[in-house]
Amino acid sequence: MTSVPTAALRRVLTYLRILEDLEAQERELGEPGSVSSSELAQRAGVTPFQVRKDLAYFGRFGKRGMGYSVPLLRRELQHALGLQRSSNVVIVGMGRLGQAIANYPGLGEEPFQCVGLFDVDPALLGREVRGLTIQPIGALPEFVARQARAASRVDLGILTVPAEQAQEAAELLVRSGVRGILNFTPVVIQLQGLLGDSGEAEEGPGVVVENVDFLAGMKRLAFYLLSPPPEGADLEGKK
Amino acid sequence: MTSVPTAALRRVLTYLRILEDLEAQERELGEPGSVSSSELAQRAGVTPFQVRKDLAYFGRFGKRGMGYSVPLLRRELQHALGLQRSSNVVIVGMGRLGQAIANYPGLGEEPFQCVGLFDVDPALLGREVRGLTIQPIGALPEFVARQARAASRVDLGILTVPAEQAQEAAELLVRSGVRGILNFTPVVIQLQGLLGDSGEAEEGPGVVVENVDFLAGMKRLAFYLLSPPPEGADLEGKK
DNA sequence: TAGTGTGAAATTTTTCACAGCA
DNA sequence: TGCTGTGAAAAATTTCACACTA
Repeated sequence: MTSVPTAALRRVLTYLRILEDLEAQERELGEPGSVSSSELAQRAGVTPFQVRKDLAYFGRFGKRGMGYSVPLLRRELQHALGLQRSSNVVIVGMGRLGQAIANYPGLGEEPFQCVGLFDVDPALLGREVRGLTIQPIGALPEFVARQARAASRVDLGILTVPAEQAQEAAELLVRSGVRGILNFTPVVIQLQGLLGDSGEAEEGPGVVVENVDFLAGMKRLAFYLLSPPPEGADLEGKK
Repeated sequence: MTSVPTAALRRVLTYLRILEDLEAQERELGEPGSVSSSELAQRAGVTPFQVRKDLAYFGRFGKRGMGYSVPLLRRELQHALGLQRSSNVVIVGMGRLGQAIANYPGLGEEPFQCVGLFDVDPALLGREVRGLTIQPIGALPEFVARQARAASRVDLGILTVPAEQAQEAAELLVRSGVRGILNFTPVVIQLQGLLGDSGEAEEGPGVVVENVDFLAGMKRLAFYLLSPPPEGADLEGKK
């Protein structure tokens, strides 16, 4: 076991999502509440083997012959994934996409807390979105430092600036002390120079970048229209 | 060679994006214009081996000793990926996210053309976004049929409805004749029952689903904060 | 007895070395 | 001489069979 494969992590997040649904349903019906790997697999669109193997990366949760207790597995996975406590998030780039994300239900909820909004555009500064005032991007380092002193570390940054500003804004996030970046731009963020590291996933001083490129998703669809996919790939999504 | 690995496809889209940048730069400077696999690799954050192997899935584009001609490789890749002609797209779900996407530059541009907007919310119907009127979701099948008669097939659907409506809306898209769905909801779309198929990537009658779940991306980041990633994974991003 | 946990096989993907062409 | 294209080795991931236990 090297470490958790990326694809496995993706799938486990899907299982978690399904478990949350299941738990909500059960709560309404007051049922016992357990799932088998087969049921999870069916709902997630993968094989039962895969479900069991994926879960095994994180621990041993089932009762042989019985399946998994829904609330227990949900809680255990949440914990194993570091989602039991909320991460603080800032958004850099408050154009239409940034605003849509700031308003997304789920960025106010459980595992994430949006604490700051930033942009360069003077027209946007001072505007309020979801109770937060958009600040000039130059104020980011100090903002993060201040949060840290208040024992409320800014963990993650969402990058929704135009492509031309992506690299610079990402560097600012990293220099400010943010540890993970959700990159909505199609730009490959180069951080290895910043404090010595390499690869794409981890860069800078342990800074991680995840890319969310919806146009790329569209292009993959266009390609699959031409030549159908390998079947059952966890495209993402998945991948 | 089975078929193009999902991960390779993702990376090639990155190369394509880099080539477009390079070409734009060259056009300004009037330079010759060629790249080596090493330069592409450096910019994409992968190894030169990987670049060459990935490109080999799609053809043979380089000149030994010289590297790749930027405009040629760009054009060839575009063609190989089915991006030389535009795909027609509809958006189902015109809340904040749907609106942000409808307005995204790049959905009006080159390889995609947004042709229809749909929602259930009466408050949104009739509203204009980017020159298109939001229509009731019930009008979708007829709309797609009409487009087909006008030799302007609707190829792709973007799903930006609330989670509870995702499955139903996806089925409507498929029944209407759309061949690919970009699913922004965290729901696993189940289409194998619809016309007989299985797996997650391809479902229904050759219908492909790509998931874009940004909250899942955030959760992966949260996990990587706990335990650093396998190094150099093409998170997205990748699969 | 039903269904998990897991070692081992099969498969896929990545890495690499190097032959071969401009 | 420099850099591509690719077969073969290495690594990673998925599939599977089955021992085991609630």
